[in-house]
Amino acid sequence: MPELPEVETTKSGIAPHLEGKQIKEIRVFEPRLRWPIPSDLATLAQGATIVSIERRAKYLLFHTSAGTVIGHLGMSGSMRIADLNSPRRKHDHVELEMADGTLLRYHDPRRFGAILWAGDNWAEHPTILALGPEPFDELFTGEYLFQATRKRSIPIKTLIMTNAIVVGVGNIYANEALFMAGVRPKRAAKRVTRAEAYRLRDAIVDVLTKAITQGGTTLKDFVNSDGQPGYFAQQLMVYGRDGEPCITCGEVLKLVVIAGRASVYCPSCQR
DNA sequence: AACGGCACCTGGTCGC
DNA sequence: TGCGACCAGGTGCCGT
Repeated sequence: MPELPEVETTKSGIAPHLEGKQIKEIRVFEPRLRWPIPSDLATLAQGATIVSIERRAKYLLFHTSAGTVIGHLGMSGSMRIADLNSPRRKHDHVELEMADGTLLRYHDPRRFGAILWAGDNWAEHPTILALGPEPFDELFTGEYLFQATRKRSIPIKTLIMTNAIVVGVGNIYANEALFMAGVRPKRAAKRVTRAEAYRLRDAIVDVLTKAITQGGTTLKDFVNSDGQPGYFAQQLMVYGRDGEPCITCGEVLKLVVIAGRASVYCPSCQR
């Protein structure tokens, strides 16, 4: 999926087209996503006005005058603003048509995404309740991350990808941040020093910030709300580069699998 | 409680 | 050209 930068890119792309507008109709063509799209979603939201669109972790929150719709892009989802007359493509599962003719299409080949109704108390929704701090929140400090690593035997890479610790860090940016901080992905979290935790926190914030300015990373099918790819893939230092030389020291980058996810690191720069 | 592994689903790529 | 194996941006749930 879309990790945090791709969701942020999607949000900032669609928000200006939708905020302040009235929902004319929601059309669901395929409700079988990660969880079924509620069958009464269209009825509940019809006629409501979209007040604001917010990103929380990798979720998109559509705050309407009738309640909040929670969206998630899963591994392969995207949302784009489209012309009403353009043909619907395969895997376009949902259409949101506004009163002024603006059309949003939700596209998700693997259907790992979700569209849920949260009513008025969206903050109490279990999926939102379980989330840790945003990486850009002042709560997410080096000291916070260091304390979170104490007594944890899981690999540090798994820890920074754990949503209860910090949200938004997926496989690509976990690899990149660990390289930037000089820490091997498989190291037990409790073996990370305070200085390393501080560096890692900075690296996470840094890589996510840069990726957002580049419109996110497109490996295969991520497109922004205009249907354009993100350009951060050109700046990836380790992800997808196993067997190639380290950009810092020239050592051959290695691949290990952690929790089923490809993890690439430099054996020389990362200890 | 913490942790590793698996499942969900489609499609692209690679080797034979 | 065809076919099967394997891999992919996430995350909830299962058993140990």
